[in-house]
Amino acid sequence: MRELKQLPNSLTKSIADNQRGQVDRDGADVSADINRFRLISGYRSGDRRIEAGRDLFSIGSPEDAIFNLLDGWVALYTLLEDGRRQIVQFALPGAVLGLFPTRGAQATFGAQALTDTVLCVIPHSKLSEFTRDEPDIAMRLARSLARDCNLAFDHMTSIGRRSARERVAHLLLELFVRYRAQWPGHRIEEMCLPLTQEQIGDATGLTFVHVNRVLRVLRKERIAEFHYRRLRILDPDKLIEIAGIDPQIAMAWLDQRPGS
Amino acid sequence: MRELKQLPNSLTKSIADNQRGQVDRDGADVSADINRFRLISGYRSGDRRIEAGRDLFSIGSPEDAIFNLLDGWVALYTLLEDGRRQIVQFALPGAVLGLFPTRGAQATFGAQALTDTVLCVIPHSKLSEFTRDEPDIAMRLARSLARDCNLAFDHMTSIGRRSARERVAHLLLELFVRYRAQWPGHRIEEMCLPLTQEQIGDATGLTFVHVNRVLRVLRKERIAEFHYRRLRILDPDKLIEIAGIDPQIAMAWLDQRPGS
DNA sequence: CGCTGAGTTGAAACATGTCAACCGGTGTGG
DNA sequence: CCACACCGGTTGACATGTTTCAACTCAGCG
Repeated sequence: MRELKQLPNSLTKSIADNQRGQVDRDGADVSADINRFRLISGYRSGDRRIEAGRDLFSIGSPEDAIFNLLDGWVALYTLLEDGRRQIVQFALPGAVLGLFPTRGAQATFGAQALTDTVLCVIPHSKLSEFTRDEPDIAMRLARSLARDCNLAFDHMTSIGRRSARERVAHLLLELFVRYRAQWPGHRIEEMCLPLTQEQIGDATGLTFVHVNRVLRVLRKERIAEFHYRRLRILDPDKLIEIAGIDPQIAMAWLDQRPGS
Repeated sequence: MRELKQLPNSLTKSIADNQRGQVDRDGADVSADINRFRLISGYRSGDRRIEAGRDLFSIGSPEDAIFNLLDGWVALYTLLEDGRRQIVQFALPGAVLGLFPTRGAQATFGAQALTDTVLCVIPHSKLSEFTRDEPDIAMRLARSLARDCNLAFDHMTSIGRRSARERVAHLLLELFVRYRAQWPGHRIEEMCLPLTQEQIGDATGLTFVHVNRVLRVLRKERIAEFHYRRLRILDPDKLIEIAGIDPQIAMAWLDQRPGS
């Protein structure tokens, strides 16, 4: 299993630019208002930046704060003793991370920044205070967790019951739809997907060798291209068909922000 | 794919008896105080009973109430168009079901009673009222969802990265530990596990034929026996080793009740 | 007494993993 | 400035775990 290292600087920089939408290929200005992903607007102890490749928290870290992801991509992952790795979820801006089942428990999964990221940090000591003042917040938290759960269930179904080809198509489509939902009204069929083939493998339960083969076929069939962190959907209908997506479920992905 | 039908009456009855702990093989009286699994004690619109094999809610049902499972086993499952099925979670007493990512959304997964069950039903119309009166409840809800998420991540890791043998061992151990945690101080290595081999397959992402082979080997190796809904752990250490469980994670299973 | 659901078993097919080699780009150190 | 190491990707040959298909048992039930 290859080690996970940092991306070359030039790449992460261009990813971050693309991520923030400052420049895009059709020239439209889609600058992000970062605050639209902020769950708790008033209360915060300050934003934190994490550079690509670092962990927001690792397996075994104590629960000390919850994070509201404002910008960037994050992968949640688990590890087995012998190094096998499973990416269990991709978090996009708006996500809430770091709430565990019991107060002060240790994390059973890690969270790694795939790009440079910006977080809003809410220390645990303040959380109960907020929820008391504004009871709505805890409910939004719960809804956010429910969304994560739904995504996880969907993912699990993919890994457990779909073929390699279906899994890869499903993941590409999921990430494409979720990403595009962040830029409403902005219709592009191309995006920056800050993943390696190995990470796609870790998310789909496949080896990177096999992911490569599947991607090659999809490319040859002119359905989708993924190359060096750029994803281009050539035939959306075909991809949806392969992924076996119920439009119902696709709709659930569209609403990334909790509480709405 | 075989259809899922009801269990024979005699079996479900004995399961329910065992579940309620009215009689156990060592003669100890372990009658359940059903109320210890009640999340919201005061407010309720009444308990509901669901018989084994029926759905608490199905895929596509609207969110109208949340359920607090008080007694019995429930399987959460998803379906693909062609009938492939994935069990994404097993819910035990104390679980909270039916909160979806957006108000009034439709369920993307179903919930099927594996035994006769008892639920406390809290209609959605009352939920906001409760959380306003007692802000703590929403937070306990969130913690409960966080636990479900953790379980789902763990499950996903199993399906994505473990071999068939490891997956089956892991599932048996998970259910054993979670079940036993409900009867503190009660040390038995035998339990009623109200599943068919096909359901184990649906939970682990395997075919029931292969599950059968794996179980047969585990039986021959005198590690664990599963036969007609009785599970007996013969060599716990060996099973833990095969399952590749981090004791850390096992501890997280132990606390089934939210908010503690 | 036949039917049905669950479990069991074997043989063959096939999807995916493993191992190994090689390519091109990027950063790095001499 | 070049040589080198390293990472991510690509490809082929082969190994193997799991599925598929099919037949058969057993128990409970009408």
